[in-house]
Amino acid sequence: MRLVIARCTVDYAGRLTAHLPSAVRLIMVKADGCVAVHADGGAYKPLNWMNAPNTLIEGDGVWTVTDPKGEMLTITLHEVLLDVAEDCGDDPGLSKDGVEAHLQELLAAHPTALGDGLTLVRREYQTGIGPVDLLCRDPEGRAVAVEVKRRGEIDGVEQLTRYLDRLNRDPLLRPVRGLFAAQRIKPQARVLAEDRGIYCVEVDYDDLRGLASDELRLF
Amino acid sequence: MRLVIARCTVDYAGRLTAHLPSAVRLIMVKADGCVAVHADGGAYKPLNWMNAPNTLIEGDGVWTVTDPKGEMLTITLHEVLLDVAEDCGDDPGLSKDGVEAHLQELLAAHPTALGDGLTLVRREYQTGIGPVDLLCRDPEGRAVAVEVKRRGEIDGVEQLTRYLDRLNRDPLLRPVRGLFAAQRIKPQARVLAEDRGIYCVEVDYDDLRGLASDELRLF
DNA sequence: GTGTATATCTCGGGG
DNA sequence: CCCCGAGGTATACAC
Repeated sequence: MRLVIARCTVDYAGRLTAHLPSAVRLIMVKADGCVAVHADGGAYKPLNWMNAPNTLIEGDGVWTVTDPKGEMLTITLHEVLLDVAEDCGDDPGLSKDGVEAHLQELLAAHPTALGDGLTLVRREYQTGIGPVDLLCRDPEGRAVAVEVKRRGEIDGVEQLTRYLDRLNRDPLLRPVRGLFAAQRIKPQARVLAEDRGIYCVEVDYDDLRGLASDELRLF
Repeated sequence: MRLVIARCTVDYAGRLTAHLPSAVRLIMVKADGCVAVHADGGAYKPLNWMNAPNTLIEGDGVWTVTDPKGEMLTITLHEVLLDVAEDCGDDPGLSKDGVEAHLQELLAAHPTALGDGLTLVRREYQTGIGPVDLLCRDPEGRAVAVEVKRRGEIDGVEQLTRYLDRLNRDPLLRPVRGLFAAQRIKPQARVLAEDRGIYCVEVDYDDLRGLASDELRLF
């Protein structure tokens, strides 16, 4: 990784055009060649950047970064205050816990947390316009399509609605009911869902993990 | 801005939990206090971070960053390879051209680029569930709700559909037609839109700018 | 503050 | 390759 702090102006032309007037900023060049220009504040997002793969040409006070899509980043260096490089080696990568995939996994193992007598038919059931998170059956044998979210918002209701429209065209499956499950469901999402006959369930992630570990303890 | 390159392990506990095994990484601390941990590759997004405002406590080889929401980032430093700081001063900020707002502005000035005889009634017309980008009238005096996107995808069609549902409940306005305008419309978004009776138009940003500058030249 | 829409979204997975 | 969905999304803006 190479770190340059310099007074610079920056221009980007690609998906849009953008210009940065002269100021002191950090220019980060990573081992894979990606370049990011950071201000000293704001957020983790750089002001300008160019992802790998790209080509960096270091001219006389001007760096030109181009990529195969025809995008170009031009950095004009007026005064270099720091220029260091360190070899970091490979990164073993980030492990996460608590994301939607885990919630889905836990609910697949414990579908009754979503409703009495529900049984799992399939995870990631393909509809042709995207996968339904869980397809279940209720005690009467009717299909129930479940959309799982960490946070239940309008987008998720729209998504489930699209799937339901699609699934209800399948004579072998229909009628399919919808179930919207999330750790927290926003009031407006709930209103929209229930207006469309979609049932809403808030699930507790820690409770689910408790169920899972209780089960392990039995063995 | 302070830049530390160190062999470190990182743990985050907050909206989810995440763990980074020991490796050499960049730790960036900006003037506003925000902290970002970068691997030497991948992308501009850090592996872990903590936005401002937060509190950074530098202990003996362990940095603890906490924020008012109760999130915590713990960085354990095993070996420090670099530790430098530079004062960057304020950044004048980024100016952009070509984002959705600009496209909307150009189309508001030239509604006929969307369809013959269209006239603008209002930009950002409020519906109660969010603003329609443009509300126009066709030559027959009927209302046309326009959703403008740089890239036309399914989400945009859903958005416009919600607005149309809403607008068509207004007896003074209905019937309201829908028009989906974007620089490029993805095939599936087009299918969904036309299935719902929404007309699709691809617009050329450079052509629109040409129209705008032609107009200027007349004065 | 919540709610809604945008983003050079980024990033990863599946067909 | 595109399509689709998730994100500690972040960020701006209206109500």
